[in-house]
Amino acid sequence: MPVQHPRPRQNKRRPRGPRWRRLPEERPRQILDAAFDAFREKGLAHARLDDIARRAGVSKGTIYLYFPNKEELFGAVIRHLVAENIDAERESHAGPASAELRAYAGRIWAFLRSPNFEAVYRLTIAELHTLPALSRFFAQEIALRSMRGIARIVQRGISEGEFGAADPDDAARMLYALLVKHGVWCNQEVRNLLLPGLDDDTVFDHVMTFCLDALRPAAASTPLARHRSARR
Amino acid sequence: MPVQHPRPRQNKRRPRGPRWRRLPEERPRQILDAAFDAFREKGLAHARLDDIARRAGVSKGTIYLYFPNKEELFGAVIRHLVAENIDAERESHAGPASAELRAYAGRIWAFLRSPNFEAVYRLTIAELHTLPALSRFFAQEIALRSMRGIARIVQRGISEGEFGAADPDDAARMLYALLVKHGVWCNQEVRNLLLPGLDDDTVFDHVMTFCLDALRPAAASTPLARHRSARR
DNA sequence: TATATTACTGACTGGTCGGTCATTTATGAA
DNA sequence: TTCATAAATGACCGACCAGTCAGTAATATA
Repeated sequence: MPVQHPRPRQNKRRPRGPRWRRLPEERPRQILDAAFDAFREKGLAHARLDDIARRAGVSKGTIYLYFPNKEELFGAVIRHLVAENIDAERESHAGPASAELRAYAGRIWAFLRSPNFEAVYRLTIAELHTLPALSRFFAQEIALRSMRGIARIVQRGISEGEFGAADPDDAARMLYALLVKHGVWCNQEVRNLLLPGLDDDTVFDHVMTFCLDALRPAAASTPLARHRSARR
Repeated sequence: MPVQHPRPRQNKRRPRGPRWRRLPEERPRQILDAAFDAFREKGLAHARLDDIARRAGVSKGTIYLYFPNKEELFGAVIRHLVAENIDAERESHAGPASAELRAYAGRIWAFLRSPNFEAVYRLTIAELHTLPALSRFFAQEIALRSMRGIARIVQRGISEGEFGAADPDDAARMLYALLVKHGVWCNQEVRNLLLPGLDDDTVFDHVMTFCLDALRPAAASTPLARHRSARR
């Protein structure tokens, strides 16, 4: 909880405690949180450092004790948010690959639909040109990581005959692309134009159904085919 | 070709012709082109009107004769670019639906891969928050238009039995999502990370194959079984 | 040619805001 | 209690730049 500056008081007495506290351990976090709020609302260019300082309950100078400049602060905000959203890879080999795939994709979907993702995505895209390092970080830590996870499951499905022949990396890219794009659409103001009357779960369901249809084994060659899971 | 301002000359003689021409018909176009270049390179916030004026071969004041302010100029740039890329809907009902679908998607792909699209997309996303009207325009004129075209073809494929039962609007969304996301990836600096060693045509081919696989009719054993769709 | 009209110019202004730093305050150790 | 030092403040600076407008140049018209 940031220390509030005392408001100018009617009577002249100073308020009880100190005017501010030394909290070197907590400042970075406070500033990052405040900065994210400001960037989310205004974007990098229009967010004001004075505003960020006010939201964080510190003075502008304090920001510069912890971050060298606005751009670095922005980068730190993004990295911080991404890092805290990367959860450990949970493995769960049991059951049909389609079920594992659905569960895995579901976790990606939850991430894509989490409140912060929309802003992180928008802010990052907007600054890709200015901050190429961020782009690389994003691609590595989010996209590639997710796609590798998907590909592993698809690979299992193929070798166990549940899925038809396909390139697992291709398939992973497809599923991931569908998830991200639909996630973004869900967040847009024009959502109702693009996804009329569909709620999050339904959208996810459609994506999964489409992908599992694409991964179905070819009809003739595999008689015990179409193992496709029951949909929840 | 914009009229160049005469450089300061060593000898005092005035250059031959007039210092500038009145070209009220051509100014808007010149300014839009110059502005797009500037915005593409620097983004809305960092592009300088003095720079745009210089590139257009006019003075800053002239810009304000044709556009009320920077933001409106930005909007006009985007609308101008989108408008000139919307080509007339060409119909071509001949042949199998899969071929027509491939051709139609190919035109969308060509648009997505055209040199200007990357910049338009990035700039628009970045300003969605600030300029919601632009977002709506974009969704209507690009996304929805394309999806309707796809859905029409998918519908034909379904009724002719070439595709299995599916919701044409869903399928259109899927194909369109895959095209856009892959188009964006192709444009990114990290392309080689995400699409290692794949050229544009190959990427397109993978997308089409995946979608056509998903649209395959169900195996003969269960003729009408898979009739999901019709949710809403 | 003279005059009116329109297109255009570019120096200027006023407000904005990232970044600085001399000063003040908190805090822990002596 | 005193002192040393780290932490924090906030007034200030100056670069920046969108937008203005008085003036000038080109062209149309008489």
